[in-house]
Amino acid sequence: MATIEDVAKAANVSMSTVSYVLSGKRTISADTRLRVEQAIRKLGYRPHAGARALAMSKTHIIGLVAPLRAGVDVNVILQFVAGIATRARERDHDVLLLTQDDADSIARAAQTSMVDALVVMDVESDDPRLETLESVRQPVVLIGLPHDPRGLSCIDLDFEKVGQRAAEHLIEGGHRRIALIGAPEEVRKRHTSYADRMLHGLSTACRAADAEWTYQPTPSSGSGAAASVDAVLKRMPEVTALMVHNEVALPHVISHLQTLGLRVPEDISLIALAPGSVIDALARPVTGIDLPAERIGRLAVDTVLGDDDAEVRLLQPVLTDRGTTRHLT
Amino acid sequence: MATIEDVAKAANVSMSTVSYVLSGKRTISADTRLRVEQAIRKLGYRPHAGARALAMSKTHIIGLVAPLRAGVDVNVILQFVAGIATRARERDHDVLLLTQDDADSIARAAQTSMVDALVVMDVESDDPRLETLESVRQPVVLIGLPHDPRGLSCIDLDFEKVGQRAAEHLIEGGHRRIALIGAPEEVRKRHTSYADRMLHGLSTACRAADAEWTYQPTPSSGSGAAASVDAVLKRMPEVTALMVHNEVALPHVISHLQTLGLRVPEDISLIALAPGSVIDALARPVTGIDLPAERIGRLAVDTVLGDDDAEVRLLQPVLTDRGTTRHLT
DNA sequence: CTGAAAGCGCTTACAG
DNA sequence: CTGAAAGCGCTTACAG
Repeated sequence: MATIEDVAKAANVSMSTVSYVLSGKRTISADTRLRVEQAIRKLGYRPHAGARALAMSKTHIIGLVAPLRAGVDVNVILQFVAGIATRARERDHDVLLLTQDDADSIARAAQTSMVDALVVMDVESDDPRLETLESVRQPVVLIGLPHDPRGLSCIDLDFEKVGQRAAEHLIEGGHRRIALIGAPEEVRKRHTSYADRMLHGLSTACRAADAEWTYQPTPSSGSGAAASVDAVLKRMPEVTALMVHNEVALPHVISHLQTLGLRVPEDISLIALAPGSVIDALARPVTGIDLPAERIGRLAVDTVLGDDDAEVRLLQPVLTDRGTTRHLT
Repeated sequence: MATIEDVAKAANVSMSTVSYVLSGKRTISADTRLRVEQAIRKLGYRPHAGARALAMSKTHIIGLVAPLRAGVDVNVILQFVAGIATRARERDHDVLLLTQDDADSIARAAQTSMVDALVVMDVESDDPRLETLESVRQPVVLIGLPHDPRGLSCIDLDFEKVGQRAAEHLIEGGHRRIALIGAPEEVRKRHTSYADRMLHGLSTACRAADAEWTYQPTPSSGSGAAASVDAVLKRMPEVTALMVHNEVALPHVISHLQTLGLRVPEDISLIALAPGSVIDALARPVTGIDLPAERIGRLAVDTVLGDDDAEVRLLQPVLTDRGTTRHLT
């Protein structure tokens, strides 16, 4: 590999001049610039990332903490990742993937100065990684909202409002018995922040309107989805509306309702929370709230790279009516 | 951040001694070692990754080239990634995620010495990235098998044998009309290597036995899966066996067959290629060939980090009979 | 407009 | 068993 010294020699200038041609941090005569640029091209020179990081104390690498846990929705995860990776490159950064589920691996990446910033996914209400994250020199952004963010930046969909908005929409339509078909049980068990918040929003709105609600964790499989629907119907026979917050289960819920002879929305209303792409891919789109995962990923990068110093930023849910909720007379 | 110099001062030794205590590359008196270790702990010292990379010409980072393309199976992708990331950490390496779909971004990561090695996913039969990969100083392993690997290491399931094995299993059972429910159309269109190879194996085996076969690309959605089954039944009404190579479509294919009143295996035989976890999650497991994505990911890391210098390594398919293929009398 | 040199934080031959 | 110093490949004050 050619070094900056090789280029300097080939162009008959000093190393500093080559460096400044590259960085544009001082004015260079047209003639010199040309010679340097030619030498760079001829030698196929690229600055050594490690050397540059050492000299500048900047790695141009963002650490992405993405534990691959049971029950997570891979589709949604990958949308977050896509948003983060794309935006990072647009801003001349790379992404270091940290999949280990412990605070130590975060500490390691941060303390060895491998990364300039950290984006953390799959945040729990009382996340054990927070202490480490707080102690780290680099800026951090959480995708999610713990009970106590401890001054860390957070960005997420406002899941509390999602639950609330969905419930209100149904309640306004006269519904009094609502079931939430949620994420797989593991997700709730570890108090993944969005599951907690969503349920809280929904239950609060229901209580305020004196409506009944029930919560049904649901495995991400066809049979699990069907079983969940059955369980709900058994527990709450008079249920008139289903809110589905489980992207994988969603199509299976729909087909199982069909199998049971329950028409949507005549017999039962349906409202979903899922990425727009998932809703669009359904044979028949459903009324729902978009989960803008890719956009959140992009915003996370912007936040952590500093031009957004928003402490806690919660995107407001937008409900799109596609006719799968019925107005009960 | 404390530096090695800080540690040296605190322990009253030279920098080199600290370095050697850390690396274990020379013998240190028990006394000295103790003082150094205490100083390290007290200062919370961690060697600066960039400085180390510069001095050793080793970053301990593996570049993972994983373009997030349309039609890819996110579940399978994430299993590869999990295998790669886990194995990398076991071997004291980190993973840099390169999602951009062009040769330039590979060249950049390699030429700036950001990575020690490259693992490349989603390889096409005639992959345009091969030229760049060939020119790179770092070792490379492809997950997939292009027509001409140009001396690069390759590791993958032997998809040709998968197609062949599945076809033979069915042909031995007396089947003469076989349909392959494949990946989404985009995957085949860009000649993703596994799709090409699978189809080739299947068609060759069918031709050899004078059996009919048809290929049906299939979108990864419920309605797409159903439409594909319908299309196959229309084109080949006498079809007696379906081979499904589309993890997302698989459950929908099964439920659509049920809707159509076709019993498995009495009316139609079913064989799948999917990760074991996906097959296990089905309400009723199907006869199939396991796609050991996580294992391949791990092997890719071992290969590229050097103890496996296997040029081309194709894992042999194992067919597990779970009773969803019928022996036609 | 350009160059010589210090410094970023490590590792590792070279000496003793 | 240990230390002083060169070197890895950059950037950026300092000088001119």
